[in-house]
Amino acid sequence: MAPRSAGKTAESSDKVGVICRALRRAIIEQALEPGAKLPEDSLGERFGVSRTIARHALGQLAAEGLVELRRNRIAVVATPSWQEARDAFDIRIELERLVVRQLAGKLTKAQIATLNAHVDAEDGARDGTDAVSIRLATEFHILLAQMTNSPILVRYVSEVAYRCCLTLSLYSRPHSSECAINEHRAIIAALVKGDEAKVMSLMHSHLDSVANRALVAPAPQRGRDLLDILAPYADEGESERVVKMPKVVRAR
Amino acid sequence: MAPRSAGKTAESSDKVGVICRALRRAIIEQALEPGAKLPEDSLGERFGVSRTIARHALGQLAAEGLVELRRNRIAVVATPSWQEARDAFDIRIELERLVVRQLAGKLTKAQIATLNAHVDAEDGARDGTDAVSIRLATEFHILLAQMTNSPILVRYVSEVAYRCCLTLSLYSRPHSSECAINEHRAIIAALVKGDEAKVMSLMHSHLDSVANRALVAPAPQRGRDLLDILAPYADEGESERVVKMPKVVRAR
DNA sequence: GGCCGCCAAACTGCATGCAATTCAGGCGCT
DNA sequence: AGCGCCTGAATTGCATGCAGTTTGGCGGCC
Repeated sequence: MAPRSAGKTAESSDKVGVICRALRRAIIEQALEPGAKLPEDSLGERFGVSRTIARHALGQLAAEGLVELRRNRIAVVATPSWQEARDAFDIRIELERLVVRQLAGKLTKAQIATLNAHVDAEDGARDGTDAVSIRLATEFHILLAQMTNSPILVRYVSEVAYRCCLTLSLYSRPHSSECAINEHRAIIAALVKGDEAKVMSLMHSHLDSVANRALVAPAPQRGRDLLDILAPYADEGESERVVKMPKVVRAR
Repeated sequence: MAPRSAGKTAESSDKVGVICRALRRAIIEQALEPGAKLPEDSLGERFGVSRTIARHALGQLAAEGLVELRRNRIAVVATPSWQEARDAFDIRIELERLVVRQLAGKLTKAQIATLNAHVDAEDGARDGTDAVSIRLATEFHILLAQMTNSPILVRYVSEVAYRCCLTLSLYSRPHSSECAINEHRAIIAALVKGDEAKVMSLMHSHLDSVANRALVAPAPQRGRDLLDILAPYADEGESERVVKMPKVVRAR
């Protein structure tokens, strides 16, 4: 299903890759909510492999930030803080501006057709579940990244997009991303036209609006479990932190 | 040694983390050249652990792009193509612009002192080996990223910086990064002054010049092994590629 | 001499087993 | 009832073992 070409760097061993892809998809479709437990045995049993493999897959997912691994503890789906969500979107904006900058005016007819087809699919799934729309919207961005033919860019955009999906399950109201389809169409149009500045600003505002629509509440008590709430108080044990910024209010 | 605080997402299990850190360092100091073989047994024996752990560590490193894992084959240190190197630098520029944008005018005295101390260390190591200078220069950038207090940004900047180090061993002449120290000092000064635009442009030109100094030759035959050279010719078997851009000349 | 095929050694892919740690809930005490 | 301790079940951390694949080199054949 995933159009990744053969010969990837990691998770090539397949069994591991299968589990990773399945879990990634389950996570971004919110079948697995943040905080959901992922015991190695259960995963292994479910996918017909041993714990060793399940463990390896969890390691990969943890490296991508989708899963949290604590020593001797059951792995859980990551629960990014609100600030981390904001940071992820900031990074995503820069990366995707880079994508469209490289792509502006350089799309082939086939690529344009692929993109249009995908947006049509998004349109068609509009009355489906929210989860599917979110997945399709995300895949649109990954599709763009793939067209740059830069494996590194693909990897980073994918990762950060998945992360953003994850935060959507935490901090957004339902149906927050419904009207993004028109923005996707506009981006395609600008890409075809080749207006580099225009398409970069379009992408910027597109992602910015998604972020702002999603990350509305600074979540006063909405922090899922009280561990998060207590975190800023229990600042002991942070022994070797570099210095600790004093309540930095992030620019922009 | 590495001042990463406790409770990281991945590689927390320590034994794995130790191996990862050791290998990362060996790679960026060019003790391990691109293409060097990394058999699981040898690693396990060297670090006093079983193959299982060594394997897991290799998996993490592969996820970071420092190691290449091919099924049933010995893992090797990654050998990025020239284009990938260029892409990595492009991404790095955007990410680090983001770093300094967030940091401009917001550094504490302690942080400024830390940075100055680090640059002094770079200066002091000027007559040491090239490998050490490169490592210190890289660590300066990671230090900056850490001061944003954004774990995601730290992770991405670190990864991409390591990757760039890796390409330096492949495509650069010796002593290519020696005079970067002054640029580091200039960046600190601009950060302290709080001139956001200035520091972003400084960082941009700094990284751009490092990249240009490093990635001089489009490497006609310098591609290490002929697999790379032959890659563009043997375009069979690329069955399910998205579309294949026709010799795209990257913008900027 | 050069080339091909075969075989043993090396290595990876994966499952399983054992020790150590965490987790849950039940029991007793206040 | 509320609180804490204690114990068994659940779960992870890791090593080892076996099977399948690749590698490299040796001998035979042209």
